[in-house]
Amino acid sequence: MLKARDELTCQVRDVLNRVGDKWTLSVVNELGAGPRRFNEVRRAVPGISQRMLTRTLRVLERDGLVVRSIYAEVPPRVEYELTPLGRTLLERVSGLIDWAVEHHEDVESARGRYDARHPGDASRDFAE
Amino acid sequence: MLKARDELTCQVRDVLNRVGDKWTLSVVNELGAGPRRFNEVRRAVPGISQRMLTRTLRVLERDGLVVRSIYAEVPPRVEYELTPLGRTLLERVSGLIDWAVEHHEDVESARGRYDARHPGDASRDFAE
DNA sequence: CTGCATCCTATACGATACTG
DNA sequence: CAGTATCGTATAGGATGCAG
Repeated sequence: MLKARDELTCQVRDVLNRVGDKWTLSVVNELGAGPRRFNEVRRAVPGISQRMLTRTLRVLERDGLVVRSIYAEVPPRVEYELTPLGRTLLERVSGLIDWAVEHHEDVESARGRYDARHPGDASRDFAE
Repeated sequence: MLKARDELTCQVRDVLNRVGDKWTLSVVNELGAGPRRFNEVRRAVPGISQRMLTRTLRVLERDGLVVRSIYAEVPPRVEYELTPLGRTLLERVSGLIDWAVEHHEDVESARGRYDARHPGDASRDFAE
């Protein structure tokens, strides 16, 4: 029996939460271009802290989306790379990123129109 | 000149954050099946609080992804529906949802393997 | 039925300092 | 270079009560 496609199960939601956090999409997107060292990703994702990059990569590794290769050199070198599973996710993620690039101006103008139509709502959270 | 496709700008990140929050994907997915009243969506998205549904719908409306129609009846009726722009987002969102449905078991087994290989990390956050 | 306001908690995230 | 540990803050989100 197939799972209900129209219903987002806990487990599906769990996966989507992963993707929805602040940095996962950016990191996956960067690794999509090829294997990267820790600090290469760090530089390619402006604003990410060392802590969050470490955590994001650990979670991706744990979920089987990224492989971590340690090279016992001096200085130590660690490379991260998408797994085949990770690459299947990248395809879908790219779809979202493309949408955002194509339509974020539409979204912004819609916001402008909404805010003009609802001037009293400046106190509401999304306005700030 | 085209925007750098490999770089996630602030504005793109902004759009992705929207989609990445706890409920937006579920709500958009539900509205993808057709116009829905407030409490219809509420019932279709288990676990969502009234507050968060209201907020999620307001943000979607503000961003031009959803239209809100009020019918002056007794009792009052309000219907939400995806806009054409919202429907273009739905396509990409569906891609992600499909991925989650297809692969969440892969992810879970990968997690199990990781946790078995890293028994000492039970104290780390993702384990809980 | 639909929605706003208030209070409260959990947690995601950032800054900083320290280690093999 | 590639992390870990600790701390402080901001924010998302839940519970509850009231209103058109």
